[in-house]
Amino acid sequence: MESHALHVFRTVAELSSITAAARTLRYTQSAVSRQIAALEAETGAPLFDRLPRGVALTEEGRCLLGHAEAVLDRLAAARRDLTALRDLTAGRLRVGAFPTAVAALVPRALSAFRAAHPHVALSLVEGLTPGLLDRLVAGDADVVVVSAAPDQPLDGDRLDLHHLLDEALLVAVPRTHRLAHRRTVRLRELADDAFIAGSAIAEETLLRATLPAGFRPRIDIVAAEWTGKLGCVAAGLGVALVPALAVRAAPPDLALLRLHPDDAAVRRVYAATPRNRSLPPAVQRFLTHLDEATAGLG
Amino acid sequence: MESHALHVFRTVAELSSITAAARTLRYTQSAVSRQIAALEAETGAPLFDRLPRGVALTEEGRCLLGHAEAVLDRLAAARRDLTALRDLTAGRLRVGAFPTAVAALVPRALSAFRAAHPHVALSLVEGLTPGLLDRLVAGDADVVVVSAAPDQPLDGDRLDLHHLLDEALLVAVPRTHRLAHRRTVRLRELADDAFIAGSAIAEETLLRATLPAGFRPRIDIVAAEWTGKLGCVAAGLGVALVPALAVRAAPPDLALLRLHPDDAAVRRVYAATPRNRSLPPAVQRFLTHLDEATAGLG
DNA sequence: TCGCTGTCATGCGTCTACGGCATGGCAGGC
DNA sequence: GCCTGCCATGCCGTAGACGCATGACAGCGA
Repeated sequence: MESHALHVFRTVAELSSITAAARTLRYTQSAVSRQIAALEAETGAPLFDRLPRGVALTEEGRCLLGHAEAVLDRLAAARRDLTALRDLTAGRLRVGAFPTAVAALVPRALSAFRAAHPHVALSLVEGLTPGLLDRLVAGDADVVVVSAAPDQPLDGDRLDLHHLLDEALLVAVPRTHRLAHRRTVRLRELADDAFIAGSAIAEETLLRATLPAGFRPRIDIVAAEWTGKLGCVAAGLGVALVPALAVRAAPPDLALLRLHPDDAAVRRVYAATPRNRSLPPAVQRFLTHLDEATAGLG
Repeated sequence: MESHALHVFRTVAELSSITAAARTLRYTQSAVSRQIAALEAETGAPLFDRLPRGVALTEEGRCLLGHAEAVLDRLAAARRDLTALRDLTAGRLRVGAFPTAVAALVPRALSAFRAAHPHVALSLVEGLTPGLLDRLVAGDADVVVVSAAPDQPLDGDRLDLHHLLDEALLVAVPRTHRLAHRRTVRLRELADDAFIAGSAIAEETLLRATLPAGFRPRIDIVAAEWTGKLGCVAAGLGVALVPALAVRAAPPDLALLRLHPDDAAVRRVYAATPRNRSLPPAVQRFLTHLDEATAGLG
């Protein structure tokens, strides 16, 4: 019961004629005649009565016709859905990203993606790199934007890493700070300063991942949000490490200092997809939007 | 998108392995591999990710799998329905019959048919021969039991006639009638008797169809039901023509007389089906039950 | 680190089977 | 009675599908 045979069968049934169906299908009459004969042999029942002018469905033929229509309709639906998936007029895209990336980079890419492909259902989950990677390999996300220190490479065995950018860490100090006029500073110059952390766990990750080993900052204050963190800095309560992605423009009452190249506090930012998996069209397209959003940040 | 390819695709998806699918499908690994490759070329999308151990569905593969399952299930349903139709475990049978046949012949056949094939939906319509034939050619009945006089053959161009029996007409007379002791009578001997008709239209048909031209019976009384008709005869109100099929046994207070062979009042009874149409299995089977019921009447 | 194993892909030969061409049979209509 | 239109079928060529064999690749264990 091949679908091709069912298509021929339906055409013959609609036109009540083997010859007419053959013309429509661009076949010869003999080919269609044999297709029908083969189908009748396969089903073991006569499907058409042969009339002097054309053919007419039998009881069994009517029975089969309903199923044939359903099958062919479903096949058409399958083709339609697959092309929709390829043309991004349907489907979904599940993105994961670490908090700093959600500040600007990922929303921009998502916005551009949605504008180009409004029918793709978008979802975004914010999380930390390890959890995001778990989601990815578990199949709960299609692509995740993660970060890692250069000397702590991500598990490349299970991932395909698409490098987006290297994110520098800045030091936020009050305008009144003794180093506020500097372009770059060394970490050791901040050894006596109090550090304001974001959240305990996130900052843990941030500090561990980016700062050279051996540097143990003094942490007095924990501020959950960037705004509060920068507010504390502006109030002169301490200094803070700020990922470059998190602050698009320096507030007027504090200064953002680069770290000296030797301290090289840098996070590498990647878009990660499952290793050796074919990328759905939505993911491929989103990666290009991520690249464009990255370029737009410079 | 042939259904065979979809079957292979589903098996591979279920087993997450081309090799395993090939084993279960009794193919070689290469054949299944190429089937999948051809399907991917046809859909224009990768359906599986090739893993070191087996394969895994892609986004597009999952999309197709749902449709493939639906298509294959529907094909199985089609096969099931067709075999049910052949095995008479489903379907319907629409019978038409003229009134006398509904008295005994057709109900017996229907009863036997239902006992043998309880899942076939039965319907029975009682009517006169012309109307029944209209139903048949219009496709509103599958088989009709009709009657005709020997010299008025039915329209054989549009019908296939399956001869069941020749039904003799009997003359019912009271026990006290002057001819009650006879085995056979001539019609002219009844020229002076009053005839009791069944219903005006049906009796018209009955008389016209069966009695020799030129014989014009005197009709005084019309009795709609056979019981009333025979009651009138028993009461001495007249005589009546009675189809042999209508009276299985003679009531004690009246006599049933055969007509002389020369008067040959006979109706030929047929099961009629559309000409040159293949008979659905239910109809074929019902014809044999009609034959058996006919034999059981003798 | 080096085979070993299990997986999928692919080149090659064969064979089936499907479609086209031609013809035949059959019924209806002028 | 011939002609026409329809479906069935024998014959034949070719394309496609299958099996066999081999290659490529990754993971695992000695």
